Amino acid sequence: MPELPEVDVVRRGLARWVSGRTVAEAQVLHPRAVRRQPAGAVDFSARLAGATLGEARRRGKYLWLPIDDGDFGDHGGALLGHLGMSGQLLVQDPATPDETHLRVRLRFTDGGRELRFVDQRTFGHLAVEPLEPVGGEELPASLTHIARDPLDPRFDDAAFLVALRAKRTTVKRALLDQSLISGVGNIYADEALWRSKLHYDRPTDTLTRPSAEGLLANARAVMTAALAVGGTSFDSLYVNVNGESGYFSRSLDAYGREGQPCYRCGTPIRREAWMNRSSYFCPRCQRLPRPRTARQG
DNA sequence: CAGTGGCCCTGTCTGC
DNA sequence: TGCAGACAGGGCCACT
Repeated sequence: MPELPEVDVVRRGLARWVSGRTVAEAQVLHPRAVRRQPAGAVDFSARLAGATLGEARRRGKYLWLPIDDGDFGDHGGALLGHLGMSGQLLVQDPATPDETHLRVRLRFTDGGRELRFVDQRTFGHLAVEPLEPVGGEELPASLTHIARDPLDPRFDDAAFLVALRAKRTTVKRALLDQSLISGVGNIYADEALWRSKLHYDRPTDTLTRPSAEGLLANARAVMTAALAVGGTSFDSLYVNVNGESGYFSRSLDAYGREGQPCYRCGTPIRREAWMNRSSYFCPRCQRLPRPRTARQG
């Protein structure tokens, strides 16, 4: 379940082990892994064969490597990936036996280590897409609606705060809205809300400016701390050490702590069903203001 | 147009 | 022991 910090660890791994190499062959072992490729798996493989992979980039939880594909015109193309819930990108010796859930294999012309996309639940995917100029940089075509993440130096705090408070939705939905802010998943949303003492169903238009500012600061702090931990655990050939990167050994304040005491007040953390998933929160620290008296926040 | 909710997947775990 | 159901959840997409 990689969240943004984990994805950035993967990006660094790709930059170290894969950027600059030329693809000899791209094997698709499961069609679902390339389901976003408009012209299908054969097209995916054809576009990668012979392509040299450029600098590893990331936006939110998406990763991409530019490629020198003349078919895509002036801006070129990119190999785009999303790990979903269970995706891993592994750099493996070609002699290593195939992983059970190996979906895509990239062999390189230098005969060195392969890049393998392994994904048990197949929520992740790879695709080759054209790059498009957006806001002074080039993004894969399907990412143009994805907002910057709060760790991006060019993330616009003021614009985010205005947009957040103008929305007619609830605060956790807004945190997970990738067109508003990217890279915040279910876990970090719950963590940021706990730090901010905000209930997940709090209407965004009842947030005071200070509470909205605090929420953004807390989301950024949670992710920065996680990135620091993930970054230090990465020093092997495993581009993604998903599931073994200290993800669950990391100290979480709310997520996954149902029934355990809140670190602030001791009240048992509660889990509630929310949008076909779960929300963890402290029922005492994170209360909903009474309807129609929301100004008192 | 903005907001809402269903759905895609499969391995693991729990309860009857 | 076996089976059914809950659960994990990011993002797409149909619908209101």
